[in-house]
Amino acid sequence: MTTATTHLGLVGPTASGKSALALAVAEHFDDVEIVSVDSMQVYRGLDVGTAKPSQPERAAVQHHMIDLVEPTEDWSVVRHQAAARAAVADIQSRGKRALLVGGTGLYVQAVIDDLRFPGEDRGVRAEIAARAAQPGGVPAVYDELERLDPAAAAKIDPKNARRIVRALEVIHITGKPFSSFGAGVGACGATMFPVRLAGVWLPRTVLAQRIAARVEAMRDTGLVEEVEALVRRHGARVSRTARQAIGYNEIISFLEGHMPSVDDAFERAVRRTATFARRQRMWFRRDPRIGWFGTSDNPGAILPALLQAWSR
RNA sequence: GGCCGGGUAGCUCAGUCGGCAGAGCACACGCCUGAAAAGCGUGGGGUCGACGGAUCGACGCCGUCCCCGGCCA
Repeated sequence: MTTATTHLGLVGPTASGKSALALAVAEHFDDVEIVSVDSMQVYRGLDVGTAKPSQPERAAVQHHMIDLVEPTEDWSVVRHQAAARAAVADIQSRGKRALLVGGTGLYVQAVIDDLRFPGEDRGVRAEIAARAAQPGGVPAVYDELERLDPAAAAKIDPKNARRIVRALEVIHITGKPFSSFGAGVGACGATMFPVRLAGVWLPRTVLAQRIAARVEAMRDTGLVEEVEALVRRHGARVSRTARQAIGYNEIISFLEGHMPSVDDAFERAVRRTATFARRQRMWFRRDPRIGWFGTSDNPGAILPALLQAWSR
């Protein structure tokens, strides 16, 4: 029996400098490989707007979970969970440590926590969603959920149609209450494997400036051209999940004539990034397992503390 | 100078017949098990351009003035 490897995790809001820090960490230690826990970097061709590590960076440090599928495919938390855990196992089998890096909170927890997703049936879901979409449909399906699974209903907002529909879908396909599939994502208990979690914390004003600067830099680096190429190649077949990507969504809207100008598209992308960062902050903040590393300046300033915390 | 339209939350704008000031976005706080860069909840915010008038009561009606836009001269 070999000693259990303690893996690493670096989380935080978008534009907080996670990727650069992770790269520096991996270059400093010779036993660390990076596992991206990002719902958008899995798509080939979504490079600039997802702030994907460059080819030289990926040559210098082994990266996993990047460029896995075409943008015409739907990705999901379940696919990410399976593939990322396999990557961690692979890294461990070679005697190395995985450094999980990402801002997709649900995905991070799906990888490290014992989250079990009870299956899906798109047909059943579509049928329930259609009922919910009718006038007065949302209260109706919520009533149904209250009857079938009061515990789940108590945790789901009566107006959140998507989560009500999903809970009913699970009940219908498994015959068991949705609430019977685990304590929920706020449990934050023992992880599936030993992992040390660190979070990058920046003052909001600093983060807001970094977000604005980064989106502007993406524009200069050719984000519009990348989206044009994406649309030229795949058009309407860009998947539901891929087309949600911030920046891509707005520029596609512009190219389709639903947005008056590129400036509007970028302005909206900055705003949406900021609200996304706020939700990320909320998500990670509740997790007591994360040790926070803060600075009011360049995130690179926390590198020494990280290296010290993660040396072995 | 004349005519017309407008001035209401940080922004864009609703506001019916005169009866406690509204929405979306933004902001703040928060939720989260197969779309999660998704979805959703709560909250703080107002000299309704200014002054005067009629009215029990005005964002609304009347008068004067200021500002913005358009057309005419």
